[in-house]
Formats: sequence, C-alpha cells, structure tokens
Amino acid sequence: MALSPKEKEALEFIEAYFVDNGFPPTVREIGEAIGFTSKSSVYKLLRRLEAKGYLEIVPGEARGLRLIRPARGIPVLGKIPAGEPLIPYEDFEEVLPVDPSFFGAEKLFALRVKGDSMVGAGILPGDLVVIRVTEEAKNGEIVAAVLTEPEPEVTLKRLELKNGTLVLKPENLSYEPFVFEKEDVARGRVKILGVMVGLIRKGLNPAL
Amino acid sequence: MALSPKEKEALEFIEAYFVDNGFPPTVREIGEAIGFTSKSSVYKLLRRLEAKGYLEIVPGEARGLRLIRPARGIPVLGKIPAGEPLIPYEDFEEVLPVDPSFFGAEKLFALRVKGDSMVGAGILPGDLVVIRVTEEAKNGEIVAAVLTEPEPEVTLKRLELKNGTLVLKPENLSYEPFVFEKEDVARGRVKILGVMVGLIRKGLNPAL
DNA sequence: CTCTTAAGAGAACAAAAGTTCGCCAAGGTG
DNA sequence: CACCTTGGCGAACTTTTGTTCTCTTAAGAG
Repeated sequence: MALSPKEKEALEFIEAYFVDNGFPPTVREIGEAIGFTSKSSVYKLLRRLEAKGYLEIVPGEARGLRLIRPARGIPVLGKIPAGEPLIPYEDFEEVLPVDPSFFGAEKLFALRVKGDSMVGAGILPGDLVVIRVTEEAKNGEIVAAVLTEPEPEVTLKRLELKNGTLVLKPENLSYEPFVFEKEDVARGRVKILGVMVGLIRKGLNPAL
Repeated sequence: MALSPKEKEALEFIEAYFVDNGFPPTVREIGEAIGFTSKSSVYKLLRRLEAKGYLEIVPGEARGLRLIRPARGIPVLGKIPAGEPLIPYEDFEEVLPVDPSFFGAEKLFALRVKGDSMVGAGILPGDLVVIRVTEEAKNGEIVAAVLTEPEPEVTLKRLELKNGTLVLKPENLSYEPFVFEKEDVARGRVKILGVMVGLIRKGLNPAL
C-alpha cells in the first residue's frame, strides 16, 4: 500500500532515530519530528503504518515500535538505474541486512551479478557485489558502470585508464574489453556508478 | 574487564531481548529476568556494565539502553577450535554485523580463508566464508573440516564421499586432494565442522 | 575485632509515555 | 444537500519507567 507524505516522513524518522539511538522513538518525539501537535494524531498515523505492514505496535510498552524492514542495510539495485538521483532507497524490494559501515562507507548499494565475465576476480554469477557510490575510480579498481548504448545496461568490469581512453576489462579470457575514447566519455556513452568495495554470496554458487 | 556471572546474565538477556523485540528491555524486565527483586540493584548493575564499556545508558529515557557490541551478527572464528562445544560466542574478537537469518540459519560462524586452494570456486584468500554448524554434509558441498594430524588445523574443501572414503578436494589444480579412509574418520583424524552457506568479501581482493 | 567495599533489597517519587475520547475541517459521493 | 471517510487537534487519564535514598548482608583487609 502506498504511503502518504506524512506517513513516509514519520517512517523515515523512526528508522533514522533507531539507527542513531539504538532504540525506537516515543510517540511524542515522532510528533515533534514531523510537525504534529497532537500525540493522538501520531498514534493514529502509527496505526496506519501498522496496518500497511511497515511496523508493529507493542501495546502498552514505552517505545514499543518494531520495524518490519531492517533499519540498516544495503539496498539491492534491481532494475537499471534510469534516473539521476540514484538510490532513492525506496523502489528497492530487497535490502541486505548488513551494516553498511562494515564496508567503510554509508552510500552503498548492491548489484546482482549476471554472467561469468568476472570469474577471474572470484566473482560468480548470482553474487551480490557491494558498490560504493562515487564517480571517481582509480586504475585497477572494479567498477559498476552504465553503458547507454545501444540501450542502458549496467555492467561490472575492471577499470583501466590510459591517456584519455577508458577501458572496461572483463576478468575472463572469453570476453573482449570495452574501449571508450575520450569523446565517448564526454558524450556520456559510459558513466561510472561506483566502485566495488565488497561481495556477498548466498549459497555455494548462487547461480545454481 | 571481566564480567561477573550476574552481569553476564544481564547482558545476554538484554541482547536476546533486543533481538526478539526490536527494542531494549526496561530496568524492571531485566531485574525479573536475572532474579533481582530490586530495581535499584539492576540499575547499579547497568552502571557497572556501562563502566565496563558494554552498553550506554541514556539518562531519563525509557528503555534508554544502547548496546555497544552488535546484538546480532556472525562471529569470526579466529583460532583453531580446540574445545568441543564450539562457538561460545565469547572469545570472538570480531563479529560480522550481518543478520544470520540472511543465510537461512542461526548457528553460524565465519572463517577467514588462508591460501588459494579454493579459487576455482570463487573463494579468494582473505575471504570470510560463512559456515553453518552441522556434522552432516552432502556430496559436493564445501565444508569446513578440522584435521587433527599432525596438528589441529581447519581447512575448507569440497566434500566427496564414495563408499566409505571421505575426500576433501581443493578447487585448484596445483593442490592435491586429502583422502581419508573409513578408519581415519572413525579415529577422528578428520571432523566436519559445518558446511559453507555463503561468503563475504571486504574489498576487491582482501588478501592484498 | 573493626573498617571498608561490593552487591543487593525496598520504598518512594517524579517524569515520561501510551491510550482513549470527543471534536473538527476537508474532500469525495450518493 | 446529507453522509461518510480521512487526517488532524486537545485534553484527560492510567501505566510505565527511570532514579534516588536509606538499609542490610557478606566478604576481605588491616
């Protein structure tokens, strides 16, 4: 079910508060944060959030709020990132229950690997690659990039920069590198989303 | 600093309560759980836990307890597991801030990979392999096993069982398989600690 | 033996917090 | 228009909860 603006604001506040403090906020604190003067209004809003499945109210208990979706995690990028702001943190069905600070950064997302073009770097199809959002990548780093032509597509490759040209190298001899000249980059035919900072595999070989 | 039995009991209760409920317990609840009839005693105990660095008390706030070490995570097995109970959950310096249920089980630990004997399975040296504790492993699964001779050592290999013999196969042609006959197994020369259910990599190539 | 400290009991209290009830304005619908 | 639902306000009330104070007991040090 969709969230009204105030409901969304409240839910985001609760999650942020939880991350900062280690326990949920009180009804009053939520009210203050979203600009409600009456606690009963907040309470009703919480009931709505409960009905919509975003949290659970434990009756009678101080700070008795239980968040359903994990407050802290790494969102999995499902579709191709068309828009620019990127990572609206909504729109992600799946969130990995992993504290982002473990990978040394806050702005992260995960990408499910398709294909075996990076097996040489120990990256199997089905693996979840953790990407730190940045446009600045160094030589030799593995980057997530979006190729705009012929149609938008996200790919994971090792980056190689030599005097102006940008090369995306697979880690598998059966595949050819992608080479972009200076003007290709300038025209936005390739765009770096971020650099790989980690990997999470569920199962032995997730593709099977 | 060391914890007294009651302090340890209280801390474990707080952590368990937090995992179950999503928020910390009240002073009274802790008292009930550890058998204290007076709240002030609990409060003093909490102050001690705070002084020892295990939690933080937010003054005046209901359920204002902040746990320092993550309540839910996967312990990293540092040394060789000599004792039998295994996974005392103490003794682990490092705990991965990952919800164990993500890997579909509760009794888990992680093992830091040494050497490149499993690169063929996409497992690099330095990787953290997530192991589900069990002694029953099927053919083809990757297992963590302890070899007792010549001296105790933990290893990660693919399991192969054929009519009584137990083979631990590396996933790298430069290494030879370990073969154990029925009597080797009976004599405890090899013991399966658990099966691999996942992998976590921090960085591009954690060994570097 | 006396003094001190650690660890807990019990009572008392003020502040914090959840919950309910009634009221109201806006917006849609027949 | 009359009616209903949605989403908000305010007041009142009861619990829950944190916190402090004053004992009590047991163990150790000197």
